[in-house]
Amino acid sequence: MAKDTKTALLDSAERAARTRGFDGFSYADLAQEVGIRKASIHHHFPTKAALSAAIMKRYTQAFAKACQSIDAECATGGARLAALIDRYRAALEGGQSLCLCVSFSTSRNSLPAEVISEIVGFRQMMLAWIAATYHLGGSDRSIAMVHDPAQEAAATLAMLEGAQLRARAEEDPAHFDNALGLLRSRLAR
Amino acid sequence: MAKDTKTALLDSAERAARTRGFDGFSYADLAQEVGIRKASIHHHFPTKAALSAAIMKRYTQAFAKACQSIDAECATGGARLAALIDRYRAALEGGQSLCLCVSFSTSRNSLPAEVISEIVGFRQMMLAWIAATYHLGGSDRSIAMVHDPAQEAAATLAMLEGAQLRARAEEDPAHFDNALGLLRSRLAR
DNA sequence: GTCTATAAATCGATAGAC
DNA sequence: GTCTATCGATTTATAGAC
Repeated sequence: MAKDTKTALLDSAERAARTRGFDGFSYADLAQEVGIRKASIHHHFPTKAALSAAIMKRYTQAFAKACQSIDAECATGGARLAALIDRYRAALEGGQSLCLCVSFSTSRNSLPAEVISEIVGFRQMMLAWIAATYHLGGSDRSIAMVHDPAQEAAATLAMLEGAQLRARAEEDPAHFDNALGLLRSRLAR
Repeated sequence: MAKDTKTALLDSAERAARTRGFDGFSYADLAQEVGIRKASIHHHFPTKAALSAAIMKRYTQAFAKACQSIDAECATGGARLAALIDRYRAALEGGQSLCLCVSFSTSRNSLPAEVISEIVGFRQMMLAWIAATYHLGGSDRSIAMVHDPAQEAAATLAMLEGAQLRARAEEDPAHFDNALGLLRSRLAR
């Protein structure tokens, strides 16, 4: 079945935002990719603010679901954290893309308030999940040297996001692996 | 003595780029802040590409100098790394600003080639300095548990840059301190 | 070195026909 | 739901007077 226009617009907008940033994509870009006129986009999303809020909201939900899938498929904390790292690496799309939350964070002044609170919520969700994963990994001994799960979570999320920045800037995911090597070596397999 | 116009433009452009991103500032913004007409900016910097390359080049030189100052003032690896962390925190300007390298990295497709290679050079310089600092800190026992300085450097730079992202997005430097807490606790004082 | 004036393109958004 | 047509603002950049 063919994608409906609204979903096609969300997909195109997410890809554009993650590749070029909030101030780097326009309705004209989406119109060309989806194959409709740019005026028609306003029927589905009245403003760019509304569209941006919609893709950030959808992105958070998809990521929460992905974390649930990891929990279902991986038993140990170490395996779960390794799976999360892999997902952040996959989000790079070969060095052409970023996590939407990372991409939006450098454009704070351009963002509507809705998007900012979505970004805050996204990170809160991620930090809670990572902290729980460290707690498990400390208990089941699948992550080495866990002292404070909350502190580890804050450090890990920063590292994941920061590692994406260099990999994106140099269009080379190897830089992501480079930054995450030390953490990965703490995980049992 | 009053700042010359060219320097005033560089200062204004750097501040704008670090606050709003490459695609988020315009010649009109700089003109208003510096107090000249926007056409006059082209006399000093013919294109936005040239202006951006100039601020990135100056930023790299200033940061290299700052690292030299740290080396001169701090004897141990731990003290040097702590000073670098403090500098990344100060660059936040209370949550209103980012490292220029961080800000530019999400706008790769809009950047002229000159700026991209400057960004690559900036990170290479930082990684070399951080790795050397870890090496020293391992030797003088002022940084705990140092195994591979190069890997530590890659992880640390990612963490510094990533920690800025959240602090900027939420306009609160406390989030930066949160992410860096674990690393800071490894440093002797 | 700074100005006025202007160009050509693009931005997000709206009105109204179909 | 998509279209054509258009609006007003803004973008980077240039020409030429002073």
